[in-house]
Amino acid sequence: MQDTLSQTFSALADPTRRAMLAKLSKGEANVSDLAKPFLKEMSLPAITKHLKVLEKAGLITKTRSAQWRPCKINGIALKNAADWMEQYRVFWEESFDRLEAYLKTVVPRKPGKGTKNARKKI
Amino acid sequence: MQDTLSQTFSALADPTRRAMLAKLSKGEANVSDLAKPFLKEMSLPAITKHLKVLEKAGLITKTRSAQWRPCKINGIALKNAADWMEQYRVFWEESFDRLEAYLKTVVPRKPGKGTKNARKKI
DNA sequence: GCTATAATTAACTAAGTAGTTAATTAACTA
DNA sequence: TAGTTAATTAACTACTTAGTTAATTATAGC
Repeated sequence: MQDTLSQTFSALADPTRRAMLAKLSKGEANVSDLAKPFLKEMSLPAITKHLKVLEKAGLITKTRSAQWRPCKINGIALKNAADWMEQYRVFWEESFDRLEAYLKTVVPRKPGKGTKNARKKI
Repeated sequence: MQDTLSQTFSALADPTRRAMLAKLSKGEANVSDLAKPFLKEMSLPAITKHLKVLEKAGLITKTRSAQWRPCKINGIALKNAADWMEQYRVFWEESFDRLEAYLKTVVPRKPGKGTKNARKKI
């Protein structure tokens, strides 16, 4: 049994599942709606399994309505993952700052129109 | 070959690797520094493999200094994952709002000191 | 050159994951 | 009740992952 965060991240570590979440972010959808874009590449049971992974990770909720299974996205699990990432924000902002600082040494700010011959001004 | 985002998320889907990132968020560390908390549970080659996963995902950078391999955290890959998550923020904020709204129906706002007997005021 | 330390590589195993096809369940519809 | 649609379950295969132990590489220091 995996911890919750590992389960969330490993559910997100698949492009098919992320595409399903993207579709669900536009509104509820049945299994067959979600399956449609992938049926050339994989079978319906494969889709069922992907949805089960998302459901176990708490990323979606599946309900029943006659023979359909409307699914909807569930924000909480995503929030937990996002909160975990948040503690590292300083690292990507700092590396952005370094990139920005570097770019300033290569191309001076406000070099007039365009950047052609900009270095001449240094 | 996996896409970049899948590689990032699957690297994050392991508590040992997340703990290593947590350690690296306090500053650079060698392989053996990173290994120390885990050597009761797993061998050094297992650690090497975890670090390789993090490195391939671009989450850390490993350099060389004599026989040591100082590692440092690399913000960019984390930023890409965080940027992906950002598009779903509305879903977790909305579910937080629903929770908040619900709580207001159960416990009224400003119920005086403490919440004991608060419902009497409804 | 010998020895200790740091880390990796090789070869292997056990368990988990992603997919398949065939069969089954469940609900609606004529 | 027979047929159709929606989805799942079962049983299986191929591949990947996470770990192991034993051997190896590379550097430092005496």
